[in-house]
Formats: sequence, structure tokens, C-alpha cells
Amino acid sequence: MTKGRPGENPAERPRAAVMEDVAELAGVSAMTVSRVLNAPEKVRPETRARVLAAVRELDYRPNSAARVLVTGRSGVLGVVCFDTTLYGPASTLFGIEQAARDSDYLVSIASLPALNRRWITRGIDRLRSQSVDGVIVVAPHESAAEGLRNLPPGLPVVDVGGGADLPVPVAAVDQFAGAARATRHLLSLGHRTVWHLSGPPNWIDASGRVAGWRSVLEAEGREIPEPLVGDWTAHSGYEIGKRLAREPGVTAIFVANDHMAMGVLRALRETGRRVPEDVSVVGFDDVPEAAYFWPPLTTVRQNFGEVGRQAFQLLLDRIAGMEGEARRMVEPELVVRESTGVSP
Amino acid sequence: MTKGRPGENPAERPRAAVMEDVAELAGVSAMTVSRVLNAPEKVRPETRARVLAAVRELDYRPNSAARVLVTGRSGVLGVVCFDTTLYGPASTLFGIEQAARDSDYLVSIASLPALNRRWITRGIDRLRSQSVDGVIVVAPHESAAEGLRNLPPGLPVVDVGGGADLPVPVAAVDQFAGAARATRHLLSLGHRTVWHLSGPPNWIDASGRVAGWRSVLEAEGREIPEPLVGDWTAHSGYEIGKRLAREPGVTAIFVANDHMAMGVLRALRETGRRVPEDVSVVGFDDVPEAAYFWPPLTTVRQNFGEVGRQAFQLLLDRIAGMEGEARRMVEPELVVRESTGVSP
DNA sequence: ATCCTGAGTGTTTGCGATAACAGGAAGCCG
DNA sequence: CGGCTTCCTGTTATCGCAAACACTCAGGAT
Repeated sequence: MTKGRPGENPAERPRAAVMEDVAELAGVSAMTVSRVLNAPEKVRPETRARVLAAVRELDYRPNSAARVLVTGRSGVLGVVCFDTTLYGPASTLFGIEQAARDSDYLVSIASLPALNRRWITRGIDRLRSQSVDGVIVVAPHESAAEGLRNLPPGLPVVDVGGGADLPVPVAAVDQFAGAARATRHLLSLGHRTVWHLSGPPNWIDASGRVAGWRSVLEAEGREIPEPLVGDWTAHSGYEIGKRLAREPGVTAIFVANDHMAMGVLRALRETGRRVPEDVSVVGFDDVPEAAYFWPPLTTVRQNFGEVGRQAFQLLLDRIAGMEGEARRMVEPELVVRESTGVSP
Repeated sequence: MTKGRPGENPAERPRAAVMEDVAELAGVSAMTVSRVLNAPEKVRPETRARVLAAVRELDYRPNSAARVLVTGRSGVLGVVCFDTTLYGPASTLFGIEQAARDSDYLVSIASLPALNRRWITRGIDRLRSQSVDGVIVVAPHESAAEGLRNLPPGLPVVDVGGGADLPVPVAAVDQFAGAARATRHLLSLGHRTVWHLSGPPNWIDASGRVAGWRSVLEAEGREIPEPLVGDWTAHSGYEIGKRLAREPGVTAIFVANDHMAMGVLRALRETGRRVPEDVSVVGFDDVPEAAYFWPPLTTVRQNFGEVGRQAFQLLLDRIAGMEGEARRMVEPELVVRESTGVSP
């Protein structure tokens, strides 16, 4: 093997330094170098200093593959994620990544071309084959539950935004509470009841919001209109908004996310119904632009970053061997702006 | 070491199968198993079948750390990214991830708490320490250029959205062309000149758009107003929009992204200036919601997914050892909607 | 028959790190 | 002063895989 040790063949670029090189330069054994890096207190300060000097001089970096091979831990965590361009998942991912960085973890992502059991399983497998220490699944969809049934044993997994009775810990925003808050706000303004434009029914967030909305109407004894179903896009909000706009009885609409709410706002305006004078609208998410919608949108703020951090913490616990059911709920917050007003 | 070989200690969970286990079950040597996985044509079909059967039976998965250690390739690529919640970076990341998945690569991300040389270098270092095969830097900011000066030798790096004369290949949208298109569109509607609300000056995209806008105005001999500077947010668009709205001479505004344009639209409306009758507005990005702004926004569509794919391809080439300057430009497209109209 | 070829398979070695144990020097005790 | 910690450092084995090389055996060429 002609690997070109330094000085042997001056033409070749010098290989990156390995632990043995550092050891030699510092006049110690490789084991001592390893100790300086992993348990500095076990090495005499002056030896340590010599080693660290050698590390710097050679710009030595431990080879993670070798380390993983022997320790079984990689310092990498995997995130399985459906669509990283959606506001929620992207923000959650960002929160996870920040928390991971602070704990010296690296994040690998496996995005899914479609949301179903098969792809989720494949995503987890792809990550596992790279020896991740654990996996966070960001796929708030019913199919995630199935995908999480038969997990490979020994792999810590945490879910974000998932429903109840998942076999893994879950970090999530309390959709039910958020929807209830939005609905109560509208009722408190004098509206007789509240219409709902929901997200796709298989999404956990969507069904949680429907449940929260329905529960408040039930508790208050109000008429419960059939919820309309959108697909999270402004386009679907617009199409469905046009139908709602034609119903004179509609004075308050709780929309399952801000983008659809934007479409609804436009549909109402085009139909000549004023917001909030004729119709009040509440969204969900509080995307950064919501305050600049026309009119500024009353909405429910979700702290996705916090969810990401909680999920990461749960995963760390799990990696450390802490078992047990765990569910971290993050409370959403109603942000009142100008798209809601008293009932006409 | 008591590692609990299967059958030795029935209480322990069986270790995951390794190559030797597969070899034993198939009645061959470990090397043959390795060959079946990496160079199947070198193994007799019937042997191969026996091995594959054993692989399936044991649910064997190669240990990537061991493979990396001996081959020096990991099948992982790193992405250094500033803020994965911004529309552009998120979409680019998504494009990269999809392309990577199709080529059996995994993507690790290192996000940056701030955009400067030090953090970019650190991000690359973090990824390198995990033996990624290459790195894509998504940080269309001047500081990226500095961060890319002293790269560790031997690590393939590709930049996304970067400016000229970077020492690495670049995939990017042609910001200059997009801005020029937007500006010409406004002039063609009869406006005497076009104001510009730009992004932060250190962002490559921002300066590219300023240059494209200015160049068209110069070529046409129009007055060139001093560009105003925002920070990409709807909020800044709103604040600056209010100033512009008070200037009666302003009839056409080219805004450097859609979110700021949204703020501008609201500011104009609040000031009583109609869009497009009194003022025309063009954005940049074509976020999915742009068609539902009020009024629907004329804007410049950037195909971020395509940029991501191009970047990935460039990186693959680089990993394969293909040297040489490379710059892949993706053409943006003007999407005309209702926020632009003939000069009043 | 002898040699050669090449396809198919096995053996040995080493990638770069850490775990486990071993050893040597200093300090402390009775 | 012998023996026993305690602290520090070195030696050896090992993680799971693939590269390099060695070997076997059939079929042709000589």
C-alpha cells in the first residue's frame, strides 16, 4: 500500500494527521492522546498541554468513523420529515437543529416523497444505516402512527406533533387548546357560531383543531356547521372561501392555518364581504407575515422552535436510557389582530 | 468483554447481525458477503442467492462506520445553511435533499447562528468531522466568500447563490436577469422610472437584484432613485412602504422579495394609494401565496428546487474528481399578476 | 501431459479509534 | 521499611468492513 506517509513521497499531499501522529509529536502513546480528548482530567496537566499543542500543530481531527465503530455512538441524530418547505416542519427542524448544535450533535435529514407507512419506515432505515443515535419523526400524519409501530429495537425514536397512544415519546403543540381558544374568542365577540375550514383530515394537527373547535361549540350549545376541508394552501382557502362568502349566515370563520386564511380573506373581499365588519377570520400558526395580511390576521401562535427543542430533549433522555411514557405539550397563544371583530 | 453472542446469554437482546454472521449462515466467507453487496457480478449467481437469502433472514445491515473507516467514503453530504426557515434556503435544501435521496446520499445539516466567516468555517468543520463526502454551502452572503477562502484541502465544496470569483463551483439563480426582467416589465407599462426596495446589502441576492435593476434603468436612460434597504421581512417592507407611499412621484416599485412586497402593498393601501392603478409593485421569489396577495403579486419566480439539484450534481462531479471552474445558472421567470398596471 | 488463464472464493491485513487491563512511580499507612 | 493505594501512562485487543493478495479449479492452448 502506497499511502504516502509524510516525507516518503513529497509529491503526494500529506494525509490528514491521525492520533498516532499526534502521539509521536507529543512523545506519548496514542492512548494518552485519546484520553486528553475524552477524559482530560485523567491526564497530568503538563502532558495534556503537550498533547494539545501537538493537536493544534497538526490540525488533528478525530476520525468519527473509527470512533463510532468502537463506541457505537455517532453524535448524529436523524430527522424524518415530510416537506421541509412547509412553515411548521421547517421551523421545527430549525429548532431541533439549534438544540442539537448546542449539544454538539449533528442532524441528518431524511425527507419523504410521500406520507405513508412504507416511506416513513424507509426514512428511519436510511438514517439507521448511518448509525444515528436516535431519530425524530416530524410527520404529523396518521400514517406516522403505523410507521412507528414496528420500530427496530434499540433505536430511540421521538415523534413531533403526533397523536395520542403512539409507542414513542411525543412533543407537540396543544392543537386542541389552540383551536378552543380561537373559537372562544370568536364566540366572545358575539358570533352565534363559528365555521371551520380545516386541513386535510389525515393530518393530526388538522383533526386536533377540528376537535378543539367542535368541543367549544358543543360546550356552549351552538350550532355546529359541517367543517370544510382544505389542503393547507392559500389556493384551497380561496376556493373554499368563495363558497363560504356566499352564505349570509357566516360571520365567523376559524381557518386551520394562516395560508388558507389568506385565501379566505381574499375570497371574502372579492365577494364584497368586509373583514372584520361582516365576517371575522382567525388563522393558525402566526407565520411572520400574518401581521401584514389585509387585514392583519388574528391567529394562534405555535412555538415550533420550542417544540423542536423539547423533542430533542426527549430524544437525549431516551438515548441516555430513560424509558417511560412522555408527552411534552407546548401551549399555543392567541394573537388578536384586526381580522376579528364583534358580530354584525 | 461479554458482548452476548446469540445463545450465549439468552437474557440479552441479540446483537444486530454482522457480516460474519451472514457468511456463516450462507456457508461462505465474509469476503464473499462483502462482494455480493458491493460487486455482485463477481460472485456466482447461486452463491449470491444463498448470501442474499441469509442477508434477508438475519435482516443484516452493513455498518456504515466500518465501511467509512476502510473506504474513506460515507455517502453523506453536508449542507451549511444560515436559516432553514427562510423560503429560499428551505426550498433549496429541499431540492438538495431530494436529489440526494435519488442518489442514495444522506444529508446532514449544519445551521449557523450568524452569518460570518468564523461560523461558516465552523459549520464546515463540524460536517467534516463527520466524514461527509462533500459540502454544499447555502449562505448567499458576502461573508460566505471569506469563509470559502481557506478550505481544508481535499474536501469538495459547492456554493449556492454565491457571487462571482468564488474558489468553488456555484449554482445560483440569475438574480441580475430576474431583476432586469422585472424592471423592464414596469418600464414597458409606461412608468418613467422604477423605485427599488432591496434586501440587506451584504446578501448576494440583494446586490444582484440591485445591479440588474440599475442596469436596465441606466440602459434606458431613466432617473435612478436611491434604493431603499429592507431586511427581507414584511415588517420592513411595511415601514419603508409607508415612506414611499408619501412620495407622489412613485408609480412603480420593484421589491426584492415577496414578503417585503406584502408589507409594501399594505402600506400603499393604508395610505390610500391603489395598486395597480396608482402604483405598480413587483416582488421576487414567487412564494406559493403570492397569487393570493391583495392584489395578486406580479413577481419573479425562482426555481430553488432546480438550484438544489444543480448544486448536488456539481458536488457529485467534484467528489468524482472532476475539477474545473463551474457555474450553473438557473433562469428566473417573470410571473405577471395584478399588482402591475400601466402608468397613471 | 504441461502450462496458462481467469473466474470464483478464501486469508490476511489494516483502517483509526477506544476499552480493558497492565505496569511503574509516588505517596501513605502502620 | 514493606505493602497498599492512587495517579498516570502504556500495551493489547477489538469494533466491522474491504483491499490486496493467495489459492483452487475448470477449460484451452501448446
